[in-house]
Amino acid sequence: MIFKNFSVDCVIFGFDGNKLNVLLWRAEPELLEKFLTNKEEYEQIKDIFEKNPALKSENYWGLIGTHLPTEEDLDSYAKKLLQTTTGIENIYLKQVQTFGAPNRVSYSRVLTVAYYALINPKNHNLKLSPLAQAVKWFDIDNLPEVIFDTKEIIQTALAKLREEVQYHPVGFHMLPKKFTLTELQSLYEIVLDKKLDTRNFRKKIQNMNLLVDTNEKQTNVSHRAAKLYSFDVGIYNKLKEEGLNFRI
Amino acid sequence: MIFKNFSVDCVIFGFDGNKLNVLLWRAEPELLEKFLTNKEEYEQIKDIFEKNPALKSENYWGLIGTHLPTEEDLDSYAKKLLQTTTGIENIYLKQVQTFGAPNRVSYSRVLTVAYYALINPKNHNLKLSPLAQAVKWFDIDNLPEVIFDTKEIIQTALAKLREEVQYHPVGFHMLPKKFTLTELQSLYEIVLDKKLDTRNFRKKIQNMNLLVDTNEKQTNVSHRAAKLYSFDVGIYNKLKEEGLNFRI
DNA sequence: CCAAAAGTGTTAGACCTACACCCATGA
DNA sequence: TCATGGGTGTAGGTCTAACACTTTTGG
Repeated sequence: MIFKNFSVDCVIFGFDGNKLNVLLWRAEPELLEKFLTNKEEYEQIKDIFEKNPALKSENYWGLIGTHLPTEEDLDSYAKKLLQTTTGIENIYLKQVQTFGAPNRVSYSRVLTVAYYALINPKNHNLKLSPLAQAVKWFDIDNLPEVIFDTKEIIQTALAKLREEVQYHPVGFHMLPKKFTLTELQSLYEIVLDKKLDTRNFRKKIQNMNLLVDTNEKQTNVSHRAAKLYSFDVGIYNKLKEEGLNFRI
Repeated sequence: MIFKNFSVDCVIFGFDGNKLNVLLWRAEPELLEKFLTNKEEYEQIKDIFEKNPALKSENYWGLIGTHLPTEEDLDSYAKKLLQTTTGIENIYLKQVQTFGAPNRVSYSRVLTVAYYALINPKNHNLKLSPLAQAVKWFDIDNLPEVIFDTKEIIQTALAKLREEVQYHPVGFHMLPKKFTLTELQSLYEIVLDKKLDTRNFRKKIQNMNLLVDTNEKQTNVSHRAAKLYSFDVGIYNKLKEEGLNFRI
């Protein structure tokens, strides 16, 4: 069984080096069959899609999410959904908020628990997403036409991420394992929507002792090659626990 | 109609000058009739109570909350519930998280959206709560036996409050309109669970320009009377918007 | 005049802001 | 050798942490 009145949606953020993107899909009920191994749950989802042409429209994108099966734990289900969709284990996932306005979804009363996830798109292989007709990254400043209150959910998730990034070391989940300080800075600039001073940014980050110099450098760049850094997992966990001050 | 699988619970925090307390009730289905004016909704709630003796037990307290009526907006319903329970308008209310473990509630699968509310108990008249068999303040460090995962919800709400208080001027909602700096400091000490230096605390607070000297003093205290302060609403709103740094 | 809590200032160190030039690389 | 982005230091101001005594009040 699935809950007809209850769904789980994920706002998946990815940083491509220049822009903050969000992963949307056009869900395909036929394909969800692979995911919802319970026949009855699959039939119910399919039924919802069939009665609501908007859900299958070519022109409307939506957040990756489905109705919640009645026996699934909320957090685990969000995680499972993401793993199936992106092929990534150990995704950073955080509950944002539950949206419960009476008419937010056209086909029935649906309450949605939204999560946000942070991923590095280079670790993500869209071919691994067997559940959808289409899955695509969109620049958050240039979203396509989306279904229902998707835009509001994305904005709320973004506001939460913006808040979070100032007090916890979460932004790092959107970077490759080895990254340059310039990449890190532009990630912060984009999430905070604010230009930062390079020298001050570097001092601040380096005082945290979070970065480990890998002794490697970029290759094949037509300018001075930047040093590559990674994280000290111990310090990362400590900062995650204690919080940090990144109000810059 | 009410959602059998979906409820709204409020963790109501109150500060009495010495301890942080939480308001719990023993709900009384007969009395909920006044609140749930829709007959059918009331019958459904009553039915749930009758089939689950634990819900009516003399010995178990729970968070103020009910199943959600299918036509109600989530946030408005939480607000309405609080207003009816405490008699206070304009309560500071914030969504904490949705709890969705499969067996968190014994009588059926129930997902609960938890909110926290901050109130000043002196503005609160328990006699105004017509919905419960009993409503009572409990010290958060000394909770009674509670039903289901109430304790976990309270702890999560408290963690969220502790986080919130460091970056937004929310603590003030738990104080009387006119308060002393010592009251404000002990509120922060209790929420943050940490002793603070009086001189540094006062300097920091006063630099925010948030406090207005009322030119009044305590009366009938057997020691030097403290000055009473109130807030500048304009600055309060600005700080709420911009955030503040209260990591002390 | 005593008990109890209110109220206050200074100093040293840390952190923040603003700001401009040289360096390394590939084309 | 040029274009591009990488990388660095300093000075002035602000904020923070640590610390102890005097004042006011009622009993």
